[in-house]
Amino acid sequence: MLLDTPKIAPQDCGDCPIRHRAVCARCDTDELLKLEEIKYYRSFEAGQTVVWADDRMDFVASVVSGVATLTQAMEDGRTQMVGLLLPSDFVGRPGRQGAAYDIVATTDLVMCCFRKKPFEQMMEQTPHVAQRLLQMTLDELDAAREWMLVLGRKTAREKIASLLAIVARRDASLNMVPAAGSLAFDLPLTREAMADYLGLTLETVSRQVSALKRDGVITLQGKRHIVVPDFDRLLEEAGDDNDGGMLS
Amino acid sequence: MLLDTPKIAPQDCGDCPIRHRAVCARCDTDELLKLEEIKYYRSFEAGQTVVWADDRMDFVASVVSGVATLTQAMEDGRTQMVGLLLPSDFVGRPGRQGAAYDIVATTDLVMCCFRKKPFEQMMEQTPHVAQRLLQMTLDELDAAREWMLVLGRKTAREKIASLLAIVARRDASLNMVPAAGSLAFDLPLTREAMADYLGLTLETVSRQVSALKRDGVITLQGKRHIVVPDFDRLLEEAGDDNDGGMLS
DNA sequence: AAACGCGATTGATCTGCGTCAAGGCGGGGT
DNA sequence: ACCCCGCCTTGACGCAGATCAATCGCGTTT
Repeated sequence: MLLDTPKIAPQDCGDCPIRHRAVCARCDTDELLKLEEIKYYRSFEAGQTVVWADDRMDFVASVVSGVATLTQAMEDGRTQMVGLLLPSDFVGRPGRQGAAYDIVATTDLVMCCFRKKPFEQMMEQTPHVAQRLLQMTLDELDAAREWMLVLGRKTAREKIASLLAIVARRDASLNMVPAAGSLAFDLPLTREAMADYLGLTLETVSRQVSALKRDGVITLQGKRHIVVPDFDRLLEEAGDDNDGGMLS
Repeated sequence: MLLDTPKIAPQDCGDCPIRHRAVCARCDTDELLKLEEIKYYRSFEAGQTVVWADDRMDFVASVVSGVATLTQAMEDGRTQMVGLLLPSDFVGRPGRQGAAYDIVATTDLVMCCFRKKPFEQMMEQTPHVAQRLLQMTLDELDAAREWMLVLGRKTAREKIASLLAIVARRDASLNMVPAAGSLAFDLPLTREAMADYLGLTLETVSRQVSALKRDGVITLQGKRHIVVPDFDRLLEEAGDDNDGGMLS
C-alpha cells in the first residue's frame, strides 16, 4: 500500500513545516500561537548525532532542511536504519521518555523543535492535534511496514530501485512537481547509509547502482546526482505496482 | 529498544481486552458504556481471511483469543508478514478508509469489534482515548522498526530465536508469569507463516529450528509445543541484549 | 604539486540461504 | 485398517550477496 505525501510546500504556511505536516491542518488557530512560544531552531552539521538511543529527548521536532536518519545498532556493530527524515518529517515520541534510536544528521540539518512538556500539554488541550499526530504515526507505521517487505523479500536491485523511488518521490513532492516521467534529484546518502537502510553491504549497493546505470534505468552526474529518465521504469525495477505514491 | 507488554490479564476488566489495552486506562468511565453499544464479537476459523488489503474495513477491533497475521503481497506472489496479532492486540486505522494489509486468522480467532464511525466519534469527544491510541501506535511502530533490524541484519538462526523470544514473552505476559528462566508455549504459526514473518523460506526455518533443538536451546514436543529451558540463552541466540522485553 | 583521506568502484572468492526434490509423520475420512 | 492430505524434515546443489582486497577519483591540507 502506497501513500502520497501532501502536495503542500512549507512556505505556504509560514517558515515552519510543522504547521501543517505535524500539528495543525488549520493554520489560523490559536494553537499555533502557543506553539510559537515553545519553538526554537537547532542546526547540525553533516555527520553530527542529534540524539543517542535511550538518551533523554526533551523535544519533538520537524525537519526544516537537510536529512537525518534513525538507526538501530546491535552490540556487535551491525546496524539497521529504520527511518529516513526528510524536510517536513516529524520526529518525536509524545508521552515517551527517551529516544528510541540514534538520530544522525547525514547532511547539514535544521530542525524546528518544540519543548516536549508544553507540547504535550498543548496536545492534551487540543484534541485535533492528538488526532493529527495519530494520523502521522499511522503513516510512519505504514512506511515501516512497507519497508519490511523491501527488507524481507526484495532482491538487491529491487531494494536500490525502491530507495531511489522513495527519495525521488519525496523530492518531487517537496518541489511540487508530479512524480512521473523524468525526474532528477540529489541522493542525500552515502553508499554506506544506503546499505544500512537496505540491509546490504556498501559494495553490493555500489554494484547495483552501477548495474541500474548500465541498464539505463538511471544516469549519474557525479556520485550523488541521479537522473531518472522514466519513473515508471524505476517502479517496475522496484517490484512495485505503479498505482500510487510511497511515503518516506 | 525493547518494550514490555503491560502485565494485565484481559479478565481483570471484563471480557474484552480492548478496555485496557486499546481504549481506556480508566475502566469505570462513561466511554465504556458508549463502547458497549457499538461492540460486537466476530469469530473466524483457522485459515479464514478477516479482511483483504484495500477492502473497506468498517470496524476497529481487539483480539480476544487466537492469532491473526497482517501480510503484504507483491504481484508476483512474494509475501511478507508485517504484523502478528496476539490476544489483547488492537487492529484498525481510525480515520482511514481501507485495510492496509491482508488480515488472516492463523488459528481459530475471536475478535471484539467496534463499528468504526461511532468509535471515531467517541475518540473525538474523549481526548484520552486518542492519546491512548497514539501510544499504542507508537508501540506498534517501535515493534515494526525492531523487526526491520531482524529482517535486515540478522542471520536465519538469529531470526528464528528472535521470533521464539517474542512469542514466548507475549505468552508469558498473557499468563502473567515472568519472562525468564524456563518457559513453555505453543507456537501458533506454521513453518511457512514463520518463514513469511522472517523473510526466509520454510525449509530454512525448519532447518534452523532443528539446529536450535540439536543445540539444546529449545526442545520440541510435537511440532508446535516449544520448551525454552533458558530464556537468556535464547535471547543470546537472538542477538538481543537481555535488558528488556520486546513487544509483539 | 605532492600527500592525504574519504567515498566509491571493481574484482576474486566464499558462504548462507534459496531452490528443487524426495520422503516422513500424524490426524481425519472412508 | 487403510489411504490421503497437510505439514514438516532432510538432502543435494546453485546462486545472490557477503567478504576480502586493490584501486580510483576528488576535494582538502600542507
